[in-house]
Amino acid sequence: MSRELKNFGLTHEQYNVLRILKGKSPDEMCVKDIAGRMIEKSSNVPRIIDRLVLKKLVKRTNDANDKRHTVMSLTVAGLNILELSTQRINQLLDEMIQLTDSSAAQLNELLEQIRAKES
Amino acid sequence: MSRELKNFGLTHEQYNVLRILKGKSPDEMCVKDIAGRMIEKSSNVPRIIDRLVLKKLVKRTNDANDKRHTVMSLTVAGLNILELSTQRINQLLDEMIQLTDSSAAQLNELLEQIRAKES
DNA sequence: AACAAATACATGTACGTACATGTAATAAAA
DNA sequence: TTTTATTACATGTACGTACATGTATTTGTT
Repeated sequence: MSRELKNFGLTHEQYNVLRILKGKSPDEMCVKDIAGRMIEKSSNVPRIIDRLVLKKLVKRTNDANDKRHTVMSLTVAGLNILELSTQRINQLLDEMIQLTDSSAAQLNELLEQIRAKES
Repeated sequence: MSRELKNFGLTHEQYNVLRILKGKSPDEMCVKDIAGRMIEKSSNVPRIIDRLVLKKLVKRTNDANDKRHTVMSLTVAGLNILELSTQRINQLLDEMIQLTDSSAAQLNELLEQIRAKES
């Protein structure tokens, strides 16, 4: 996946943030909202956004209501690149993961057994 | 695991390198030997070793036979810290992963199905 | 209202991965 | 034997995680 995303100039986490933003669009999201929806919780969200803003895939403005907030939304360019890359990623996933439904369920369950032990 | 290793001043990868060195001790190993035995192949081995040498857990000398080589071995301090941390790690793993043998085999098989699809 | 606590970021460090490139030493080829 | 290729490593960049700390800006308390 990382290899494919690189063709779009994205990292895994940047892609993740774009997806999250699209999920809420056209609403704007603040850093905390985004962080809360990330798979791997990260303290790095502001810097990931920095990079997306630099690439003009995300727009960032100040929130008048709460000046601690900074609010983000996808640009048209961001939406476009997200759709192209998502298409490619889904295609890849289809090719790679060909488990039967019951195998997938079983895998999930076993991983869950381990995960449950995490402190 | 990372959390526990931190108590010993080690990262996951540093711990990994110490284990690899112990596996060959008292023989010395060059960077390539170590890299070849790492779980996650990494181009970063020289720098991981740098940090271990700084902490005096690993000794590094030049190889007279092949001057391109640099050869590493555990110091006594390195061996000590490795044994202490390994003891703790094994204890943790025992607590965390309590799958039956057949469940473990099944998990392995399912992950293998996915892994086999990687290009 | 004044002050303390919490919130939302921003930013810094240490260290890791992935990748590209540089360099000395050795091995292979002409 | 001289050139070329390969090897083994060192080093640089971009970016990620984990963690610690700083700083406005709220919010809650007295």
